[in-house]
Amino acid sequence: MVESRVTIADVALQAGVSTQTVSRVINNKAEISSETRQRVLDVIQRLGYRPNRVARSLVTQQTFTIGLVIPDIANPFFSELTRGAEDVAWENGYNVLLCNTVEKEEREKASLHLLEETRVDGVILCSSRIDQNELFPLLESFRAVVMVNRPAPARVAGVVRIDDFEGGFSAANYLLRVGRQELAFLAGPVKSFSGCERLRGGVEAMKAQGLLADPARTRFCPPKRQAGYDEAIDLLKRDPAINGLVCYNDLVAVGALQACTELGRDVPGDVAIVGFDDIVLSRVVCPPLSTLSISKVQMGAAAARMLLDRMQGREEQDEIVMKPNLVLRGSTPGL
Amino acid sequence: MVESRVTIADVALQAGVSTQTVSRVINNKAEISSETRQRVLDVIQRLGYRPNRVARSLVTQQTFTIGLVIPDIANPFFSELTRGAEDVAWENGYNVLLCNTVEKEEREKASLHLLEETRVDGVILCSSRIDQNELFPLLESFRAVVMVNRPAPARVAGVVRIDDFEGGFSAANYLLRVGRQELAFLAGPVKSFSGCERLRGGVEAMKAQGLLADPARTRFCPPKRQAGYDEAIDLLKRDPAINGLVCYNDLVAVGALQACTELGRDVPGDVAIVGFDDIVLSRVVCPPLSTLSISKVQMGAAAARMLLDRMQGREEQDEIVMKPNLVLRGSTPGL
DNA sequence: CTGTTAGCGCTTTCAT
DNA sequence: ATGAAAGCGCTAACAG
Repeated sequence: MVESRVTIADVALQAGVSTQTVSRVINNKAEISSETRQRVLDVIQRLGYRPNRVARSLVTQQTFTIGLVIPDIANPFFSELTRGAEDVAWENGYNVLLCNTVEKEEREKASLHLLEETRVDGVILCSSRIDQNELFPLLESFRAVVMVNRPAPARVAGVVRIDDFEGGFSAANYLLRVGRQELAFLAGPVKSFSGCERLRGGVEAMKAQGLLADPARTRFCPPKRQAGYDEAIDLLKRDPAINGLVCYNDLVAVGALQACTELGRDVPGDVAIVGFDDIVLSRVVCPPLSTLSISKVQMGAAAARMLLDRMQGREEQDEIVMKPNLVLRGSTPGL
Repeated sequence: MVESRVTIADVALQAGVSTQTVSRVINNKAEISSETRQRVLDVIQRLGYRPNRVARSLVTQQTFTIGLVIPDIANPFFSELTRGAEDVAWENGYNVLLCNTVEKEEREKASLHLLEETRVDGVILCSSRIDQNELFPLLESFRAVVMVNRPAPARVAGVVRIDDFEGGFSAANYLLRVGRQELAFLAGPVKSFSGCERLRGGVEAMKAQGLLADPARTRFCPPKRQAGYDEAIDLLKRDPAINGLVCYNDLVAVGALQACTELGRDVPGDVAIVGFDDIVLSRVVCPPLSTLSISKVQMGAAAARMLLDRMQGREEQDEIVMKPNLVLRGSTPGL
């Protein structure tokens, strides 16, 4: 059914030249007489020839493909980041092989192995959950790696990250400044670097006011709306004194918001809520969510650019830290 | 820096067997003595050998990669669909090469050409904007194609689509039944098949009530929140009699919602709004959006499964039509 | 059960 | 400016 494809040899034969000459034409090498080039181009056109990148990759040892490993493409944070990365890759002639790990460590490892077998030219790894003693050796086999939201030594990978600590700090600090002392933390996954940093920032903000974070008011949870909802319900029922909620991300915060509504707690009157990420959602919930904003698209683009640099041996920068920006909306009281 | 990778020949040498034997081991062929297999496995382990899929693909003519062409990965509709497709692909040993067309026809064509050169085993093409006289020939070069939300003859591609006509019909019909006769349409991109179908359904619902759709109350627009906002502002200012808005999708509807709020028009009191897609957003805006719901993840999964079937020459089904489900929430009055 | 010989479609030398 | 020969790393086909 699929008649075998036209190859460079077919083109060469029809054009009465060697395959080498055809190769030179499709690669825009200079040393070709313009008549020969035209003749070859005509045949290519007529035959509908498309060079086989698989064959080309085998000899050049370049696939012009980068691997993008993310926990969940359905999460707006990562889909926007993907948008930025794909855009930059495309502009530079690279493709993106998507690996969605579904937040599973095993699948993350399997993805990395698979990308190695695919001989991608580089990898962008987002929010990895693998322990670094296992992770770093896995990364050695790639020509270049950039990690998003997780630290790494420059030899192992470039890093693009949010200043999570500062984000967590300013979230908690703001709530404290508007008089909310009974803070609780919906802190995201325990294994998440950014989760721990945000929490640490929050705890530090309390310490700065002479307050101690209560472990019973710290809940780790999956970075999802449902989880935020569940934890918030439980937390607020057990401990009605809580009047401020610092959430790992907007998804969790939106869940918490729904929990408050359901429990009849006014937001921000009874409970103030701060999210993280500034996804589209947070602008349109009721009340709109105060949150720490960063441009996901820009982050993805920055990661891709850094990766391209590293792939070419240029290491302009080993780390890019993006400062989150506290956006005040309806879920927190004004100053 | 990158010491050249270990190849099948290295393994063969170290294990004292032929490359063929190694090949048999890594491909789990039966005819191997278990001691030889173990010896080879040990060497593979020790050397950290990973088979080169590029080389393998060149000979087997299979890349175990499928191309996914979508207008915008940052759009939750497509990112959820991608999630479903990637999941099914992964389960079956396939990878997804992502091509984000940024809603540009030129980039869509370029993506298709690129996927052809990459020799992907199949392509899922979503919401293509290319004219079919141009598109269908482009698709011929693929072993298998599935189109999402756009019709195609079974020879050219399998189809997974929403019943857009019915969706548009029931949206308009519901509004008419609750007494909203002054309907306007924010109809999405002119070139979008689904946009036209939804509009056609809406117009038909009016016709069924003896009403005629007013062209001045039909606006085509990009499928984005901002566009919905802009068009709704303009539309409602010019024509304050409008009391029902049938929107191409939820993004547009959310924009329209914001426009109403800004113009001081009560939703659903003055203007009722229906969206399409049931993205997460629609559940959390104020008031929550009535919309036509379909499972995007399931759609993606269905598309991937259909593609795998077609790649293997099985054509169980040429078309899957998913019925949208009208979900009534706060943006429309009750019956 | 295992090895040998070709060859996938292209680019990289090295000639001419 | 063009061609011939070799080889990228693997598997298919056939021997043995």
